[in-house]
Amino acid sequence: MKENKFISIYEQLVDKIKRGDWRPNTKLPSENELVEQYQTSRETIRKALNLLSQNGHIQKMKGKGSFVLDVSRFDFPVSGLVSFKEVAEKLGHTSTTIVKEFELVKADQDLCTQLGATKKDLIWKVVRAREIDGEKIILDKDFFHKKYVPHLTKDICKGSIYEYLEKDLGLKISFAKKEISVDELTDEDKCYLDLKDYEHIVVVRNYVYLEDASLFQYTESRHRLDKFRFVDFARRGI
Amino acid sequence: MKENKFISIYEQLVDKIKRGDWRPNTKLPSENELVEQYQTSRETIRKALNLLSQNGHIQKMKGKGSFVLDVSRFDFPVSGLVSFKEVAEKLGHTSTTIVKEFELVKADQDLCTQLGATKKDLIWKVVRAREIDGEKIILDKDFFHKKYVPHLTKDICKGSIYEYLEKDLGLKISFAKKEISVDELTDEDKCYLDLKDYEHIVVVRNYVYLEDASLFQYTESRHRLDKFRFVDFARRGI
DNA sequence: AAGTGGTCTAGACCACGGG
DNA sequence: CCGTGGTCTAGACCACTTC
Repeated sequence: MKENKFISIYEQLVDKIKRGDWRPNTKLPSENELVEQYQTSRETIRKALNLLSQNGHIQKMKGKGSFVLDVSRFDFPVSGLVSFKEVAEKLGHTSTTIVKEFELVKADQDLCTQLGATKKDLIWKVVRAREIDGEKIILDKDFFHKKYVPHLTKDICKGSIYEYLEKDLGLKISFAKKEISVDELTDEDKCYLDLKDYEHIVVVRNYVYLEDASLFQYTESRHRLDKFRFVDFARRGI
Repeated sequence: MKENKFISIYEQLVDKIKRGDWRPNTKLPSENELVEQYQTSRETIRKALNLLSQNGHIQKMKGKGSFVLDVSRFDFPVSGLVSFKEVAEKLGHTSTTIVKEFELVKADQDLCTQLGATKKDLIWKVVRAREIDGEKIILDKDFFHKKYVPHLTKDICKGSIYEYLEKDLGLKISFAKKEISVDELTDEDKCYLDLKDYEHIVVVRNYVYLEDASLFQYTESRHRLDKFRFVDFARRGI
């Protein structure tokens, strides 16, 4: 497995931090020292350090040095989002997926706007309920362009569609837009989920784009109010 | 105003895209051509292009080139979050801020954990209701360490505390952690907001860190369910 | 003055895409 | 094959912090 040098160095540095070789709030070796240690150029070291910084592991300070951040304060994975399902699985709760709908449909008006499709396009529609500790609390509705995903089975949907797309089909996701809002319940929600007597539901709409900037997937993830949690870690950019 | 070369080039390129000199889905000049045009080195051009990519303006494809993305599909500012207040103001709705509480308090147990403070620390507590089109729909609770913000007035709180901290005090924010969840109403919510008959409220908790990685601000932004909206745009990283 | 990270340069080689 | 973006190098100068 060939890997870029700066990524390899980045991973080695993350390891050192995680193992505690470098404690929080202490200073890392200077860039020039790291150049010596890893027998590479300064720009390569800097790429690795920038990765560490972007991912919340260190804080760089001009004139002073790079310092290890106390990640224990960021109680969960320092970047991206954490869905309740992921948290539940990390904490060892049982989690099952029930495929409620699985079919190939023609794009209707709504889907056309969401997916940027035309009326003749064929779209995979997958509706799955997520049950955690015996309660069905998340409803995931996925829509894919068939032209990007020619083959799909119910069995794949029981597992991780995401893994199938990335690992088996080799589709490369380049960016995604997320929208979070709170909507009123639909009949579908009431039918497929255990909702207690809540009248609203948290909706996460996800628009996923491929490397060539084409929109290929629209996902709607509907979470019961009390079980919703979203974490976001952001560094300041320009 | 002295500026880095790669940032200056980045801004010129953004301008060209926004003005339509380069249309969506067309190819940008190659990196080597840009090196010629801007009389600089390739690494500098690459830094500028990476900024464009991170901010969702272009898509780089190995072996092919850099392509202008159709940002009109990302209906709102392509990065970061968009609160209802910001959207409302963009659309020209009236928006006022009412300072409900403004005081210097000793950190209680709850604040100690949220702000990483000790019991002796003095903390600014500011509670503000946001009224949009005549309805009070957002309650912002802000807490700052006094040691970072020695002086604060009610007048500042009526405007933008954020601007005061960054522009006037020169505090440099380096990163922030956000947590979104849905909570039950508190008496405070009921007292300060126009809540119709909703029983829940969307809570955005914001932990803000300075350049030296010290936690200096904790903000709780409480949004009426029907007026909450959060947008997030993310590129894939390592 | 010495050490730190931030920027910039000029040049090299690579992997990928398309003719 | 050539042009593309991705990585890597060695060296330079700057701005900032600390002594």
